[in-house]
Amino acid sequence: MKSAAKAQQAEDSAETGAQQIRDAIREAIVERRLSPGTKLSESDVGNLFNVSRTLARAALQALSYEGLVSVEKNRGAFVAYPSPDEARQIFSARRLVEPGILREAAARITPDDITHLRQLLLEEGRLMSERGQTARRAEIKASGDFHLMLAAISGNSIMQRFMEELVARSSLVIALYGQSTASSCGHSEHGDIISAIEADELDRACQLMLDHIAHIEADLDLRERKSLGLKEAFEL
Amino acid sequence: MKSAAKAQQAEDSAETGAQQIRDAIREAIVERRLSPGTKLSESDVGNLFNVSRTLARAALQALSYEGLVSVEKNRGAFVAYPSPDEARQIFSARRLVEPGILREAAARITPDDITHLRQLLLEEGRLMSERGQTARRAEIKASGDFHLMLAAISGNSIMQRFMEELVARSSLVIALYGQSTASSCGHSEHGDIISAIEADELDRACQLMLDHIAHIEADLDLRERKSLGLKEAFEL
DNA sequence: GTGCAAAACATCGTATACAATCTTGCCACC
DNA sequence: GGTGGCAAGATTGTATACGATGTTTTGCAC
Repeated sequence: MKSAAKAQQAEDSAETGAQQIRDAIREAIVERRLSPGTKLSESDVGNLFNVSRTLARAALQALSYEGLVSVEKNRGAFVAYPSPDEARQIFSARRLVEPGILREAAARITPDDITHLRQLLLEEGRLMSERGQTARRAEIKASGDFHLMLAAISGNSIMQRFMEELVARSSLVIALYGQSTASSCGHSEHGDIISAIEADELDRACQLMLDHIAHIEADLDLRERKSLGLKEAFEL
Repeated sequence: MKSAAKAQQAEDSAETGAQQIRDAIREAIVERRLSPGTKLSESDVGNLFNVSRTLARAALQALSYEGLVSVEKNRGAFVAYPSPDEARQIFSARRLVEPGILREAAARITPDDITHLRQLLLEEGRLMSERGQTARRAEIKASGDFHLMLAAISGNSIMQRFMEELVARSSLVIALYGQSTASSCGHSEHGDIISAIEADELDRACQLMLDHIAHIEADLDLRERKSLGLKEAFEL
């Protein structure tokens, strides 16, 4: 991992407690160990990680800023439960930025990067064939990592962070509205995109990316769940 | 303000203290009352707003997440001092997303929205001709508001929030590296973009937007300031 | 006079404590 | 029996307190 990717991301290794908790919860959400709508009370989170409410609260507020949890005043924090409209906005945003990211990434990509991308795909394919919850979770993560790696290669850490947010929130949306069992994105499409980049067919790569995002979105059933009483589903 | 714009932004009016402080500081940064590098100690901020360090800290951490302040472990928070590289990334991100936002906005724009945009422009022009610090500050804000309003019209609250971040950070970059006295963006270019939208010449509008961003960037002198001793400039 | 070391200071990191607000369950009253 | 209100519990909002870490200053030795 010393290629054009990850040019940024220097920041001191010593994360300040709250950040560790934030990352842990985020990972749990992205890997769907935490379902949308589950309550994340400050005390519970604090007890779980053996820290005070202060840190738990800080972590939850950070996640709130990323759109992964929603904190309701005087009521508590919950794993975000994106509305169909929100879901559409998330994918609309991805359609908006990912082609651009792809173009920038293609301009700076190194053979090393391509190797790593293909490695990621291999891993992803391996996980897809495996059975079991843990493999499924790892697959979800790997599938998102493809998009994140492109963002990393683009060399723009701002867009990278934005993509991290979008991918994480996409995971929530798919957990909520996804229909097919093939939870994540179509694996082969990732490979096609890489090939198009390698072949320097940039326009085609962008189109493939748009199609790819459209395919993910097409698998969603974005009908409004009863807007009231949505959280009861978890408390029953 | 009841047009296609601001479809979102419902959230309870009762902001939770920390958010008020965050907004106040952000406004101060965007309007350049706070210079890059200025120290924002938790105690000082707390005293200033007559709240405890707890809230001050929360506000600073939120701003840190937006990239407007950088908190250094055990050292304190400072108004962000974007490096030339960061500055380039910010504008690169804007070139990446603003044409897309413009396209979406054009697709949903109402006559009402156009009226408001032109109103904004009028206000901006008026402020440009005025003298004085407060007018200058208002002008800076108005200039950014044009871009933000387009994002609002696009109806995508995620992109809107992202643009808010980018515009705010742009203000910091311009404060640091801007050369011409005409601090903000070229006023007339905003009008040209609106006209192009009205005329349904979408491609031209996008090109104008790209040119516009390029013009802002061209006014910057992105040479590395001595990385050490940057904060002394404010403490002397 | 210069350089290093140690202590004093300032600031952040985290925990705990109390107040405000919302929810829930119970009881009286209609 | 149902409904309204009131009180008890739970949870968040904010403040204060203490410990940890980094910075600066001071004092001593060379």
